[in-house]
Amino acid sequence: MSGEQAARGVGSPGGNGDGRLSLGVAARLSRYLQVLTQARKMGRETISSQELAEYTHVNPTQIRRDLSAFGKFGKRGVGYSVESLIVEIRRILRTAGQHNIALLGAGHLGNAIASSDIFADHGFTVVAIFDSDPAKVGTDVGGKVVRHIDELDRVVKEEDIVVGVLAVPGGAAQQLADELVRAGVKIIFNYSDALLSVPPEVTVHTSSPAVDLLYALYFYLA
Amino acid sequence: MSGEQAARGVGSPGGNGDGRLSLGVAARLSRYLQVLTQARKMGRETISSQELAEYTHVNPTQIRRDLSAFGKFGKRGVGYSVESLIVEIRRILRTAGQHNIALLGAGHLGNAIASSDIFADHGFTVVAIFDSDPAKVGTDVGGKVVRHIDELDRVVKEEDIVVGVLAVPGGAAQQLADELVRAGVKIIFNYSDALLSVPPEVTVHTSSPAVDLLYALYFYLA
DNA sequence: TAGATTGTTAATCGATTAACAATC
DNA sequence: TAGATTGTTAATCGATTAACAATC
Repeated sequence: MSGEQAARGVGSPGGNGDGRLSLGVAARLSRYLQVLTQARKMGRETISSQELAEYTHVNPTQIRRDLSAFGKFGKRGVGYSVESLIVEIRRILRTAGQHNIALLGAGHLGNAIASSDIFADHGFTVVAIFDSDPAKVGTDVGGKVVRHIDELDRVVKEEDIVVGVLAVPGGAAQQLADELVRAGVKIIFNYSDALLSVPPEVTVHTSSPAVDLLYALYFYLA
Repeated sequence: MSGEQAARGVGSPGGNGDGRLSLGVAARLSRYLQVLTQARKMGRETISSQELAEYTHVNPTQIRRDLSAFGKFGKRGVGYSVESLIVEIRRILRTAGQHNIALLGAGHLGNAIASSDIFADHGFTVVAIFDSDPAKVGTDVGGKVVRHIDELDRVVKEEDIVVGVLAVPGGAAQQLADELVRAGVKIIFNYSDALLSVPPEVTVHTSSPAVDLLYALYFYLA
């Protein structure tokens, strides 16, 4: 759970990829992809709908149903090939390519993001890191040199960046969001606690671990 | 979107709090709470279902519907009081109290989590930070002294910790998850890229910013 | 073969939405 | 009052699930 999308679409009954996926289907396919990517890292070659269900908390019948709408990817009695299912889902989500992202903020969170491969595993490359603190500009973070915010507009255009990640304090977030929008970024990932105002064509996704935790806690306490 | 829960429940038709909330309702209420908390930080006193809808991407009619199932919290022509709606939703979610969490990993991510108030804003207190690196044990992270992993079991019991946050590399995650389970933690927040195996009574929530990003990207590309 | 797991159907249930009267 | 926004209804649509034949 987290802040999501406004788009809409039913998709043809067979869901063969020429129509838009429904919000629910796209969300679930993304979840399957997450688990499959982890499973691949751990050397797994096949996985059953039952196992996928345990890790995603989605009903196994629904998983088979979701997948079979796009083709017969599984082997009866065996399960799904992890590797080929990753390829299929990426194709269905049309996110098989590489996408460039800009990271704003070179503090602890920025460092953590730049150093991990959570984004790289899914085809996202952090091509630039920005900070407004002169002491940080020029330093190395996760193998990249930190640039000054003033370069944002130029770099976004040069590197064809469509996603901006805000790993900054709440007070600086709106102004930086404005600059990302001006530079042409269409998706903003907000790790700050600010409520961001953006034009309708831009999507903001606000990360909210504490809210996810509240949600999990509800079911533990109830 | 992210890995979620397995619990189930319909709740009485009026949803008056004596039954369990459905998964969807609990997830949406948590989202409203996130935005309300941000709005309060920015000094907002009231908010309309229309505004809540813009920030949460949930239909405004559904928001009014969700809330009116529990009482008449709004003022026609005005909207909802931010402050009192926060109180009401916390009551409905039964998460009004304080909850103690243990943070495992004192690297960049651990530092970022310990230093931010994303958890504190929602009633979660990081009461202990652990690391296995002797060089980190004893240092100060976000105002807390880092302890050695060996103390985990004792501290979890002493401090009544129900949530463990794994901010460690994938290779160390499963072993630490096992130790959290042994110590009695019921909810594990996993920031690593490992697939964790836990007993059925324990809930694992795996954070997946890249997957959320794929999901947002789908609607941008489609 | 025997066991396991997919692909698919059919039935049910909850989510979603538009519309509008009530009322602040 | 006039404008705005809630609370609520009714209709539709998609999600969910159990069950099982097909088949690896």
